[in-house]
Amino acid sequence: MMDGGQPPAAEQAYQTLRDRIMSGDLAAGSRLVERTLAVELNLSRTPVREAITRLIHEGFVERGEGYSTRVASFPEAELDQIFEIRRRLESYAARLAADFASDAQIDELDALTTRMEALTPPQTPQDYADIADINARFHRIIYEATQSPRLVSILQLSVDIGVVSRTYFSYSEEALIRSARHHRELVAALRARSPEWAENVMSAHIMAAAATALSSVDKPAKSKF
Amino acid sequence: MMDGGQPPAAEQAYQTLRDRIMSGDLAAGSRLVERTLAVELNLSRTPVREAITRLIHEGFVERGEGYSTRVASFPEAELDQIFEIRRRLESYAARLAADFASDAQIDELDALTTRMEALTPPQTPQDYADIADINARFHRIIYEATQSPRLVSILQLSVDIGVVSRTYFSYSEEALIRSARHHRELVAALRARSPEWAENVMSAHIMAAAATALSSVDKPAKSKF
DNA sequence: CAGCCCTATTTGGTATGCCAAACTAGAAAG
DNA sequence: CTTTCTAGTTTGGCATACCAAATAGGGCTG
Repeated sequence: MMDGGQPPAAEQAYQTLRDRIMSGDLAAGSRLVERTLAVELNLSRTPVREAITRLIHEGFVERGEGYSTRVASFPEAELDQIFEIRRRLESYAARLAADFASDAQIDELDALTTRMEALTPPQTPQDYADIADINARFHRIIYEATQSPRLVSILQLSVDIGVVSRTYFSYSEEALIRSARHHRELVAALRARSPEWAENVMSAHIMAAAATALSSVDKPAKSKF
Repeated sequence: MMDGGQPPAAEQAYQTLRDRIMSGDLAAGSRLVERTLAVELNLSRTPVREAITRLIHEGFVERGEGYSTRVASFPEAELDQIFEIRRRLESYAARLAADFASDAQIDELDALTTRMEALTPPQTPQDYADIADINARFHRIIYEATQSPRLVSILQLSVDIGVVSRTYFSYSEEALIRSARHHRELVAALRARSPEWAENVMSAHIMAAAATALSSVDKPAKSKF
């Protein structure tokens, strides 16, 4: 067929659907029809079905009573619970990283933080995108440093679910500066090999993010100070 | 065709495989072959494949480099990490339960605890089984009381993974008595609607369980039963 | 015109067949 | 005897076909 790529079809379907949900392209409550999506993605039903099943188990999609499959909704009430889960897990990840991170990994975190600081406060939309990318990579390195695939997979899930709800977030300059400082302090804590320090900084880091995200949900007005 | 049951085949396959893994029937490293399991379970490959995929995402099964699918191993090093994850999540569940549990749910927890106390210390193997059952139900009610399906699914996963490793556990009488007292105290904390209290009791409860499980791994004395 | 039943279609679940990748074993050459 | 190339078998990925449940819509009946 016209499938000229190496990436597995099922994985591709999963990523595509997940991205569409997280980007808001597929709004909460939208119906997912296997056959329709199959032709749309130029695949057969099998990989589409596999992707949908996975999304269901991950909580992104729900199967209703009868024959209905819809994008799950993420009530705001759940949102702070998601953040609390993330805080508890990610602070543990930071603790483990303090013990197990390699010097090379810490150096990389250091470099990423330096780049983030250079972009703060951001001047262009591209700066915002770059900061988001750096932030994601920063946290990913922490995950890897834990040496615990199990924790990583669980954590990844919580983080992604949290992202869905705050698609249209907007961090204030103050929040971004604080975020960068948290990253900087975290690097210091890891270098000092201090699990307690690292854990508490990360805990504060997530709490700050939660406060920002929740407030921007309450009042979607993007006026900053 | 010869499938005479209402339960979905895929779910049945999943439960069967999961039970076999958790019971040790399928030891870590065992190969899982779709076709073989299909005929063995009297199903087609499709539901078997769906079950295996799910187990992979849950971490019970791993796909190797080439064409190999094996039961995942659970290194002891990971075990205390699993317990720590569980502690952090389940203590949060207890906190939420203190806020959201209904009086009926608390009454049910109370009744279960009373029954557990009556069985402690256990006299027969059946007593051990009953205690395990009561314990599982107790924790499940806590989960439900959180009103957070998201937390429940994540938590359930962590708990189940932890169970795999210590199939042949053996709790000492002392540990069981302490466990029952934790449950009793937890009921009190919930009745008092004290999130902090509930959280800390649960945290201690899991830590105690971790200590017991880890020590029984170190020295696999199976003097029980 | 309103309500109910019946059918046509939608939709998810399952079975089966084909294909490509990769592991295995055996034969031939050194 | 060892090594290597190759043919055959195993295995997972994908596509397609069939089935049963359920829904929706239209026509019949009152």
